[in-house]
Amino acid sequence: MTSPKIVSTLPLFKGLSPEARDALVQAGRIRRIEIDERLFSYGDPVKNFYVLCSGAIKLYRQTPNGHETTAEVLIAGDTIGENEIMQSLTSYQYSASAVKETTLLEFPSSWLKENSKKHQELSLNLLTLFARRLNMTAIEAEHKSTMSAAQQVICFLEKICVLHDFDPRGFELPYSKTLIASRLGMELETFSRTLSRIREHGILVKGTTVCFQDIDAVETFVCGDCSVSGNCLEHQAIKARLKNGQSISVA
Amino acid sequence: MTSPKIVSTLPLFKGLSPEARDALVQAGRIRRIEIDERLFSYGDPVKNFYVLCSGAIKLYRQTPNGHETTAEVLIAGDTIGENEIMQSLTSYQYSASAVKETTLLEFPSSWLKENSKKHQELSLNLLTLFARRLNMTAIEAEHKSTMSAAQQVICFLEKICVLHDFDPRGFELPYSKTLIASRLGMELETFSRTLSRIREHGILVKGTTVCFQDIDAVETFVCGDCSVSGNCLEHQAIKARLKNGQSISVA
DNA sequence: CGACACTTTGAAGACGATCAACGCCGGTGG
DNA sequence: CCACCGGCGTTGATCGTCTTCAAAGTGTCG
Repeated sequence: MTSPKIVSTLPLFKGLSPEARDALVQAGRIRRIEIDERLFSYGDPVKNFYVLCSGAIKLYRQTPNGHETTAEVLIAGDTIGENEIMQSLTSYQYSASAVKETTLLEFPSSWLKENSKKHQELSLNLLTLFARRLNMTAIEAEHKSTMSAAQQVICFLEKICVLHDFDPRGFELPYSKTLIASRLGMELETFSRTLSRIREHGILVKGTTVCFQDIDAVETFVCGDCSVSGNCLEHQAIKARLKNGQSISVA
Repeated sequence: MTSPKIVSTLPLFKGLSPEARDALVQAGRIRRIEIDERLFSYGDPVKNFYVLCSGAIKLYRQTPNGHETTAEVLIAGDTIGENEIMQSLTSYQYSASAVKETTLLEFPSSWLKENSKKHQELSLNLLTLFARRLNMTAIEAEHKSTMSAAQQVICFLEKICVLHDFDPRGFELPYSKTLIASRLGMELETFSRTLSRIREHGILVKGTTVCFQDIDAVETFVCGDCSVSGNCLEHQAIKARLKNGQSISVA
């Protein structure tokens, strides 16, 4: 079986020769998951490491009081389980379910541990990946304290747009509003109301269609309460795309 | 000059022979910082990697609107700059100031990058460290969405208590309330009011003295809204200490 | 003693959560 | 073909919590 084409573009394997990469990927098997199917549950023993090839997986947890919160929605190219494995944890820290029909590469967890010892490049790539993710998580946490719901929603829409390489002048939300609200840590009602109210700040949302109409209005509304102004990659990317009549993708 | 004793206990150097470790540490110089002195500012070029030997450093940022938020307060054993260096960022993502008189080891940033390539153990230790930190950050972010201010404050007090190895039956806050409030992403007034109100939930705070009086009351108040109940190490640790009449430290 | 930083307390206001009702749509079954 | 249902989203009203603004209290240090 030939490996999915996505592996050649994965940052995880950057710096490895195509041969070494293929040899590594050999150890994995392709797995397909239906929508709403669960990959594993919170507390399950950590058996595998996954690389997402297509579709989307949500990571979530629930509190004893019944509240469910979505930590992240992963898409093609993202990986699952590396965190637990690298910490030598024995159980998964989240539940994982498919949000769409999904294919992924499945490796035994020992595979990751051993090969990150064997291949210098792999462990350095992991390190970069963790560092970047840590940064993003920290920034989002900060936003939860310093930004209003509307500002957070806008940030998220920008992120979605860039991550999926959508056209900022009009695109469809890739997930249900319920899921997005949960991902943002707010109630569906709040999210819904917010979507209509950000029209005044340059973003038009109608149904599941989003359209960045006035990026300058967005900027004045959001950036005053964001401490990473110069570095908010997503926002800059969208601005650039709108200026250049679209479609310069971000590194 | 002999290396500070703390380096022998650093998780960062775990698995390295004492000789290799000492050789590595040779490249660093000891630096002392006065209270309120700034180590670097947001946006400064990333010149150094630091290991904290004593004291405390706060990492913070401010929004264009003037709001300042503290991302973390680092203490002995913590490290600074690894995140930027491992992402090959050229400027610091936070400002860093001393909260107490502080000593640290200063390395050129290239030192970390090169040695994490040279020493397998070092990069694996970094990987573990990042993974763990990512987890903690994610959990705190989740708490910001699912927990009330009171619950968050309690979690933080527990964390402080365990991290500094204080006696849960009575200890002094190691930082000013202003700093802690900022670290928790809430207003000083909210924090102050909250401290008096958590008395009803088993924690007595008077001035800067904190005392865990009824850990079961704390548990019923907090754990219903925490999704990591089984894994909330700090809480378990405090419970254990109170049960065993104090002083079993956590791994 | 007075200045200043830090903290507490009070009152008002804003914002998001919660509860409840309704609209919309696709699917199922009679 | 229509009736009914259930999932999803919207809208309205109310409530609690946190922020904000203001003022006063506490402590330390010259």
